[in-house]
Amino acid sequence: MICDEVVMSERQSPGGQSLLFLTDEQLRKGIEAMFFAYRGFTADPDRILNKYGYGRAHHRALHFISRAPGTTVNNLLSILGVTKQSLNRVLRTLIEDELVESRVGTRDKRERNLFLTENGTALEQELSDAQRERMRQAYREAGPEAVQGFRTVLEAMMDTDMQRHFTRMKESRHD
Amino acid sequence: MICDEVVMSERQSPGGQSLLFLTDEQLRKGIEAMFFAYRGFTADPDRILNKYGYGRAHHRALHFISRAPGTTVNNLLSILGVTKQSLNRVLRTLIEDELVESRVGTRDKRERNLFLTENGTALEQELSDAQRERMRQAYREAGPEAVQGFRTVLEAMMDTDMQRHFTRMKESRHD
DNA sequence: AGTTTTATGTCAGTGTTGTTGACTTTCCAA
DNA sequence: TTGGAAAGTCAACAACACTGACATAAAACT
Repeated sequence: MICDEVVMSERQSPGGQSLLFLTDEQLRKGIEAMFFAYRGFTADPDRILNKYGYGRAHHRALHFISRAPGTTVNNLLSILGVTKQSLNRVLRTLIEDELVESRVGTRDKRERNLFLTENGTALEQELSDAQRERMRQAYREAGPEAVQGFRTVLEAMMDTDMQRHFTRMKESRHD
Repeated sequence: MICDEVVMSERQSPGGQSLLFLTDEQLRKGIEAMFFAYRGFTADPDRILNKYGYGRAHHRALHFISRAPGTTVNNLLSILGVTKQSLNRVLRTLIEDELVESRVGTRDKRERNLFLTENGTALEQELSDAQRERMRQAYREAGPEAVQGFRTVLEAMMDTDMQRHFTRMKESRHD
């Protein structure tokens, strides 16, 4: 067992609230784990993207358009948390390369609704397959209780406004 | 409870091995959680670094020098996984600004041993305090079992060679 | 002793991705 | 009809990664 030295004191307070006592060392290990894991997490997609001459920003755009087809530029901006100039550069190449289609909004003609084309869907799949495989492998090694805990801690680590985005997408899922 | 919809089927195989059945949707949620959480994870240090005119690369250097005082440039390179030119640019400014001290190696005079100065230690503390506080808060919200699972999944998500670095540091801790 | 390899540092150029600021077009809504 | 929102563009800039070439000192090898 790899993690067996992470021993945390837990104490039951009178109110029934569970308290955690964490050493600096334990927290620093968590920080490093996050750093190394995120690198592993992006390594496979990065290799694929490089093959096609794209970067991580393209991946993010493809991912969230795939997740919410017809989403607007503004919505994408608030999810990705970048400036419109930064997003636009990425979006423009994706549209030029016919991976993304931008349709003028029906209700509000100022808006653009973004969709993946057939090629876009294919690339998104290739990227997603690689990343999901890494995630699946990690989940398998760690076991179901670990996965539950993993997700719980990650959600608590997000900024509050990002939790909102995360929650909103959860509600609109169809599985 | 935020995570209660993450329902995973678990089945006990004849050999006693536990199997996980994960939908694409569940894996994609994990991917997004990772993306949003990493942003939260780096948000606080980024603000502090910006204040002093440094970037994330400086933070990483300070962190790992702090963790392994006297480490060599080569060792830092293999941990950070960047080119020497990239690291050198960062290291040079840190040395110029007297946050890091570079001493010629005693055993092997080709090597440089890196240490934090008083000022370097102070900045590293400030960054670390912010990041640990975020981590502590997330751990508190999630509870002890979740923390255990979090660390387990993260380790499984790392590349194998990075697990080696991670493990080596674990063995040398003193708590 | 002479050669090779290793560790480090540097210069120059390039690419991705982010930023700010200024400006335009379109179009919804009060 | 006027104000503001959504989208897009141009220009300049910065952080941080990359490649490739080259220099120096010291260790290691033959």
